[in-house]
Amino acid sequence: MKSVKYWYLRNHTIFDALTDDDYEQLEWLVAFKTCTKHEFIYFSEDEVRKVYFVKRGNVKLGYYDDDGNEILLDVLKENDIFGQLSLEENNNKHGFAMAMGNDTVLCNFNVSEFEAMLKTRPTLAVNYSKQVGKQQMTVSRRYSSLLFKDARTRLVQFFKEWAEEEAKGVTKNIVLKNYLTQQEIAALNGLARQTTARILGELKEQNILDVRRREVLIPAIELLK
Amino acid sequence: MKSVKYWYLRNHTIFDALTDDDYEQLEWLVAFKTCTKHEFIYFSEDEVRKVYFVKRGNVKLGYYDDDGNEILLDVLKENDIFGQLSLEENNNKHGFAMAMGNDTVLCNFNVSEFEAMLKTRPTLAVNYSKQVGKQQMTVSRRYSSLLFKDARTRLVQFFKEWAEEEAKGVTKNIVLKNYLTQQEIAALNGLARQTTARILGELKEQNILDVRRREVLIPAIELLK
DNA sequence: TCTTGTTTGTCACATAGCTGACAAATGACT
DNA sequence: AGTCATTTGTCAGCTATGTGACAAACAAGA
Repeated sequence: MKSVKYWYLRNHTIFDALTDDDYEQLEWLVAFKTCTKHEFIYFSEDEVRKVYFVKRGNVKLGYYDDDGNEILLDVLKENDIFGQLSLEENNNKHGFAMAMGNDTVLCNFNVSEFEAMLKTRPTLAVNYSKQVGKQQMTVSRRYSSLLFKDARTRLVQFFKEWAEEEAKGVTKNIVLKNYLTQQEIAALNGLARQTTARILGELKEQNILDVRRREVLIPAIELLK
Repeated sequence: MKSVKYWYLRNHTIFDALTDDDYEQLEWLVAFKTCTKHEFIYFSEDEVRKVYFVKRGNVKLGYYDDDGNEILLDVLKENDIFGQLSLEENNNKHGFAMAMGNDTVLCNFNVSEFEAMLKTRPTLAVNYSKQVGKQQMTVSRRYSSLLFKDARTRLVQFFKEWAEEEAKGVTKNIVLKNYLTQQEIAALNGLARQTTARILGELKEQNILDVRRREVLIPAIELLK
């Protein structure tokens, strides 16, 4: 009878190709946590000395600027990694990570222990860098599109990528579960809330995209471009 | 008598802690290249199946948008890594990497060989993920500041970070070697060229920052904030 | 059902930064 | 020195987006 931990770990692509022995080792190092809605996973000056895996739910990363506004950097989903990814000092001064729903489950490792583990499991180390590299691509592509596109394009792109991830393969009548407020959508795309509202209204008029409180309806994905 | 390759590799933090035997192995896999100014290292649909290290000079990464504008994503310097960092398929469709000066020296590995190598050298794998993680931090911090700050702040920040990197420790009368045109500075900061010119003019008026063609003068770094 | 807080929709207004256009300054080549 | 291409400086609109303000719609709890 395998433990719950076992299955949580086993599910992550990073931990593919480990032997059962490896897993037993892993279980000694890993800590699990179920977070409540809006719970801070880390905050501000807390030094982040851990690597976190999102097992279930969503986590938002961001920071507070000098005027106290919440700036959202990213919303993570199942299997994403965050924390001290470089495994070294990082000066993420005013950053925070926050669980978005009640169902959020994380697991985490101490950086030093995680690093030690990687050093004895080359495949694991390679998988880890693959994952980090992949997330980097996503982030940098997302940001660059933000900088150079107008508001409408950004939003359309945003929902298109979301749809492509959540509803792989489906192209008609897509329904996404929505866990973001307009405020959050706006922040993620570097827009004012009001602008977002206006444009989402227009997109709804045009039957391209209907963003509701708890779901997002997309009649046909090819209209998003 | 060690080869040139040996020294180039040895210098990179990633290759710390390798034995001389390891180095001999490495040398079989690595390829070096000296690029001429404006030479494309890869371009567009070319599939990037390599991991590159910048050994000397600068490399710019970017892509061409639908209107044919050159969008700059990043300017890399010595010791930075680029290419297929995730070691897996990446759909960097219209992206390019270009050498900026004549002195640009790169080394590169085939992704598959590099991965195989990592799998037998755990420390190397860990160092590699550290480097990738570190670059990710830099990129995402840079972008996030772009999105939420005004033009002046972005530019000041840009030169401040540059100064802190090139002229570590120095705080007065800093002189940076400038290899960027206004056009490139603008693109890197998500601005129009004209806006950049206007603001750089103002900053010069105010004796805060003097950006010339081949050098950047900074009277006092604490003025940049 | 009523109450309260949060989220959304929609104004009117201000403005930072983009565009296009051109001339001046610089650098590279002959 | 003279020519040409590239880079920089500067102008006069224009427009997309941000701001502030408020009411309407919704959600959650008592």
